[in-house]
Amino acid sequence: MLDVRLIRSEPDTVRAGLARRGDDPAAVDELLHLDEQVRVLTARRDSVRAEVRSISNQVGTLFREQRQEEATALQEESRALGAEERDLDAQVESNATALRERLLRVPNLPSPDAPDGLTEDDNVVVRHENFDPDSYAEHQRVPHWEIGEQLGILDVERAVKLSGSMFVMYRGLGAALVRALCQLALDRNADLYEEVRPPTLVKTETMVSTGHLPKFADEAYHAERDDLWAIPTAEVPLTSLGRDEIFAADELPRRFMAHTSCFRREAGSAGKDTRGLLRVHEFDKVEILAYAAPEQAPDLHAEILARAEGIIAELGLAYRVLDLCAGDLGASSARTFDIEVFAPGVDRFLECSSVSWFSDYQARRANLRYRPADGKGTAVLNTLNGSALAVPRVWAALVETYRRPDGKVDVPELLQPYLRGNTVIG
RNA sequence: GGAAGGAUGGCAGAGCGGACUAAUGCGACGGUCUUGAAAACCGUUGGGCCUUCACGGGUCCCGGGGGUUCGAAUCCCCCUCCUUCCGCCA
Repeated sequence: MLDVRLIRSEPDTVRAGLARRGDDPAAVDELLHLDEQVRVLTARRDSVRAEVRSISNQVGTLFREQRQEEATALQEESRALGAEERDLDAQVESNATALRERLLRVPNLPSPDAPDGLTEDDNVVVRHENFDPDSYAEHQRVPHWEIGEQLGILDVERAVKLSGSMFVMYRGLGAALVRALCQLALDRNADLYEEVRPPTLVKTETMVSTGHLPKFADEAYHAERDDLWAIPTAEVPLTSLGRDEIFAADELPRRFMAHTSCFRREAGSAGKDTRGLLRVHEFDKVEILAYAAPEQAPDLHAEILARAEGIIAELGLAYRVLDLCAGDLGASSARTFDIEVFAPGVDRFLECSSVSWFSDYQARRANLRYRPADGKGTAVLNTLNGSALAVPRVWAALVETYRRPDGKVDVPELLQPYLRGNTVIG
């Protein structure tokens, strides 16, 4: 959520930011109008309220002094004011609600450092690592769903029987590989990040805090009977973990990580990129996330990116890093680097981590605050996060990259200890 | 799921219609005293919004929402959560 005070004081900055995203800058005028209403009405209500209060105190005094008639007269006067106060208060409420609802649907402003552009074609490739398109042999040019079936480690057919399309089931060492990858990601980040095992069903307000609601309700699974939402990422519970809390400056940054299942309806993407593990409704992911003072944010953004990248690199996979253009940023993000792992079997780069800096956008929604070391009062902090490891696409890239001429799959050394010492799958 | 009791400032805990601008204690912070520390004493001690260059001022917040009243922490209704007991159960 944007700061209304920013909209008020620098409306042109906000308009320009929205325009860079391809959003309608006219939202600003609507917000300014509502904000004006709220403030004017609040001031009037407060002064009427002060009047009522003062009269009521006098009434009390008069009654105590047995001056019944004067007291009764004052009561009459106050009664009319009370009605006015209720009326004004109702107007304040309805305008404030309208303002908030409108504000919740306005995306974050892109960082000035985010590249210009409106579509994914405008994203900037920052670097490629380990990537040589000519280095892959024929035996590596087999899509993971075929490898998975051949080796009995991925059972899409039966997963569909249980849950429908875009659900998958890992078996044998394929299932162990899922666990191994998550365990590896947790262990690599345990030096700084506190491990959290959060609930995966959350309340509406928890989804609102990260920006997943109200705008993107179609993307999430909703258990209507209990009004709970299945989390699309551990970012959701980890961001709300500190909701309504105030952190001391020396407690920051706070770093968290969580391994959870993630659930995504992927509405509107039926039939697109749906083979194998390219796009699934439920998957495992280890997310790393930080609460930071604004001045700490750039370093943390770099840190999270380095960690997300490092694990892909050390697994010996090829990847590239993209700097997302303003128009392709997620609604809550101010700046995002995507890591895309190369999967030779499907011959494509697959997004496997989105490392984002949300400035104070989510923190304001979640009411995450801190006490600045030198300042007075409180300030809204910043949040950042990224996937330390999202299983399906990495799993896919891994079995395709490490497929041998005999069809078996080598296990990278880094993973062997996590895979009961197995060096080969198949 | 059923029954009963509860929810007040960082913590403990009073208040149960009119000086609540929330007592008191503890804690924390600052000061006096002291070679230093402790003790003692004095003072300070939350958050939101609006307004102000600033000092300051106004208003709201006693779990959340509604109601009664001139006036609600206090009375009424609904909800949430906690505790204890019962039932069920990995």
